[in-house]
Amino acid sequence: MSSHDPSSAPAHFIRSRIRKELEAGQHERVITRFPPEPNGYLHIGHAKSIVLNFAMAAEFGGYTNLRFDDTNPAREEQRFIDAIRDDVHWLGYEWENECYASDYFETLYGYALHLIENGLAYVDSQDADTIRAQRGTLTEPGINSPHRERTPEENKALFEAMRAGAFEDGAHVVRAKIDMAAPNINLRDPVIYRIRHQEHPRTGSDWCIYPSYDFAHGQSDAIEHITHSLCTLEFEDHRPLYDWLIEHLPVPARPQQIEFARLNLDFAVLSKRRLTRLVEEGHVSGWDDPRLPTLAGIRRRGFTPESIRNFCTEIGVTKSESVIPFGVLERNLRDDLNVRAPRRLAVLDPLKLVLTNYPEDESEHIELPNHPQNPDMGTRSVPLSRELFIERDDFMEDAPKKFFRLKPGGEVRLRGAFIIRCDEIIKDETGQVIELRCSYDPDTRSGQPGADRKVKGTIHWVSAAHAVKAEVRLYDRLFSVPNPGADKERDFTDFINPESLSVLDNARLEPSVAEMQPAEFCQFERLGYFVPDPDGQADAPVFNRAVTLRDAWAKLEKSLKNG
RNA sequence: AGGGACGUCGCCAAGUUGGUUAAGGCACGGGGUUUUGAUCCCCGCAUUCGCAGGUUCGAGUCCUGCCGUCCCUGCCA
Repeated sequence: MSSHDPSSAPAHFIRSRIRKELEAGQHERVITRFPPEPNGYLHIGHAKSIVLNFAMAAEFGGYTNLRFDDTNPAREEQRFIDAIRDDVHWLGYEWENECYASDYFETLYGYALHLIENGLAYVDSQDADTIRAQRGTLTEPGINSPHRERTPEENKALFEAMRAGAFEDGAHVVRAKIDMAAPNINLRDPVIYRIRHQEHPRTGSDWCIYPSYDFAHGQSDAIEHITHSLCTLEFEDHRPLYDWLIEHLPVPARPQQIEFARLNLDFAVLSKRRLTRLVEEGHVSGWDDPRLPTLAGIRRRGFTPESIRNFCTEIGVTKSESVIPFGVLERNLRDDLNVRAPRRLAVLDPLKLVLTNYPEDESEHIELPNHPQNPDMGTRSVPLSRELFIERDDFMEDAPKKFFRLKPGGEVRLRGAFIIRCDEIIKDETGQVIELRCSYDPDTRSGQPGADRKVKGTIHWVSAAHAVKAEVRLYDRLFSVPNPGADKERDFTDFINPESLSVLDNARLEPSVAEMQPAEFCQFERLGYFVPDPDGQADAPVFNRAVTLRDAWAKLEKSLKNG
């Protein structure tokens, strides 16, 4: 596992840029921050940012702060703060300081006053529509506000009155005085303070004016002595403003903003707005629905933090926008779990199978390895008796040539046990196969001289009398199209995959699986990787399939069908 | 007067100041091992870097022009 070894970490432009700066003596160490707004849950796209920020700081001798960008109390909630803290911890990171933009409200207020006193900001008393109209368009310059030339004294008095609560929401704003004709619209006298009579999750009713993102973010970076403020591409246009403010304010440090491309995943939505809608409109069961790309969701689904960190490292960091196939995420989970997950036997869709030459009232215990390649993971004991369940899919009455599993008269190996032959098929009145009567070959038991006899297929099984009944939930992509947000005519919820969740309530597990605890994982052999779901009870376990195994047969079957 | 960015294999992505054979991963195809059609192991997979010109002994790397894609007109972040 070399992914955490910096020397083998993939080169990317931020890493090489920092390396150069360090060599040039511009910094001694790198201090970064992860700055979520607590208005929703973190998703896999945030993981990319978290991994980047923590990796750069750790690699270059510094640390990372967790900073909540809580400048808009209309949208932010304590429960989101709590969830975000849990998610970052779960991903495996410890932040140096837990900060809040709201910790700096007093300082930020002072900075705004500083601009006002120096004639670099003014109070505008026009309404939002008027300000918008005066901003101009993409191709035309804006025009100056009639209040642009208010004196510092006037502005100061007004700003103090704003803070004191003398005005209603929207009556005044503070604007930086930059350039209404700037080609970059962010420089056309951006709003830096607005009135919001709104309870704040942390500062309560201490304030009725709140700084805007642009005014709070860079200054918070400076206060925390952040060296590199890493953010996504859409903030590129804000950098001139970021720099302007740092330059004109008596801040204690000069952080630099560097932008990189956000993560896009196909067959998923990764915007907070859309995720919030899925949750609030009930398309999913909650923020931790296992079909969601939220950290809470994929955690419940069974993804490991290691697999997500590896994924984030593997996809790289660039400025070009890209879409990563969902399968890449899944493969990272497989790669992680293949090495670590103990193997178990479980049957999702049971078909009864009777071993006609096995004694009726007997049973035995077979010692099976927990991992085929790693003997250190030990063994466990699995009961075997005359009546078994096998996977319904593992039997086919009219099987194509390439079907290596059970068919009438055919032979197959029962995993870890012996070779059986299918002698008889029993059907119900509707023609549905309800039971297979087979005979086993005692010579082919593991350890016996005939054990190395080759048969094409090996299938999994479970002893009917000993198996534990369970519910198993299988997941598929939440959307049936690669880019659900791309259609301008149709809402993205129109593309929700109706088969994204399937519940199997009659699965049978080998007894040892019943003891699994939350956050444990295993492989159900030949089926995929599974974790217990918190919905399960001691007497009614529920399992989630995190990801299937690679399935060459499914691929073959598909190409057979398509000719 | 719009501004900012990005375009290297099906998907990601390296390509140090131009130096000669365009990393790597994934996907895909072929072969081997295998009591998971899993894993693992081999082998193959861009005469070409959005396009067109130019500079140069030499260009993915420099210059010019063009084309395509994304972002920006919240008192959101």
